[in-house]
Amino acid sequence: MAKNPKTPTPGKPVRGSTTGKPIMALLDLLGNRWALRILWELRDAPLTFRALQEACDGVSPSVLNSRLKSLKEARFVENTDAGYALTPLGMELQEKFGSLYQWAEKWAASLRE
Amino acid sequence: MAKNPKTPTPGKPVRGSTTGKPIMALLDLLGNRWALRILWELRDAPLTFRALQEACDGVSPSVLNSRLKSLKEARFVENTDAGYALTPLGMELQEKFGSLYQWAEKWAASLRE
DNA sequence: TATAGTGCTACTATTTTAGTAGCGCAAGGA
DNA sequence: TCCTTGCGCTACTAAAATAGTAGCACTATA
Repeated sequence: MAKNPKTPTPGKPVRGSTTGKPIMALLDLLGNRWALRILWELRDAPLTFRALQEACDGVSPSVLNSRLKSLKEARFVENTDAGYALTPLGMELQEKFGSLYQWAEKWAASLRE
Repeated sequence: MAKNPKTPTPGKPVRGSTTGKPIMALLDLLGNRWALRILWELRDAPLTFRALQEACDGVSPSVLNSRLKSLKEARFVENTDAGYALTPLGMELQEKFGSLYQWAEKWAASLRE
């Protein structure tokens, strides 16, 4: 796989942290726009590049491709026959956010109070 | 509080989604650089603006302030006498990521395989 | 041979973030 | 009273990320 020098990687300094601590690499990676959303959209089933682009409301292909590169290098996503899919590792991460949907509804409700 | 028109808010269209679904607003909000990191750095104790800036490895004050505005509007963060602190809502969200530190270590280990 | 769908790359325009300087305020000494 | 210190921030320019659009190369199917 072509290496993307911008992919936050544990063990290497990332934007905003020279320690190389995995958590910093992870937060940096997930803090890129669309990264969380992509994991979210892949939660149920694999999607092709274009289907994923559509699911992400027309995100530009250059950004999508760049993000997918990073997520692939991080081993959260892989390209299968059925399209882009979460790896077991990616599923674990996604599960950390699994209850987020319902929680977001609760959050929205509490903002309306 | 001064309204920041850019703060992703449930019920309103956000970047990349016109549905107003809370999960989309949440992902949009957390997808801004430093948002996740700020919640992370506040996990244990309140921090002053400058302490928080330092904890985030010198993030520029304009960005920090902008992000804090959004997090305050989202009611994840509030400004107390002791400095910026997570609200109960913010703590709940932070807890969703609570096991992330250890998980990130595991992730890093699996990348080294 | 055309048609449609795929995964992208290339390019410019716009927005976001980084980086630095410094203001106005409050508290605490000398 | 006049310094100094630390606070929350604003203002500004430079750099980087993202948006938006066009279209290429490839494959499969008709």
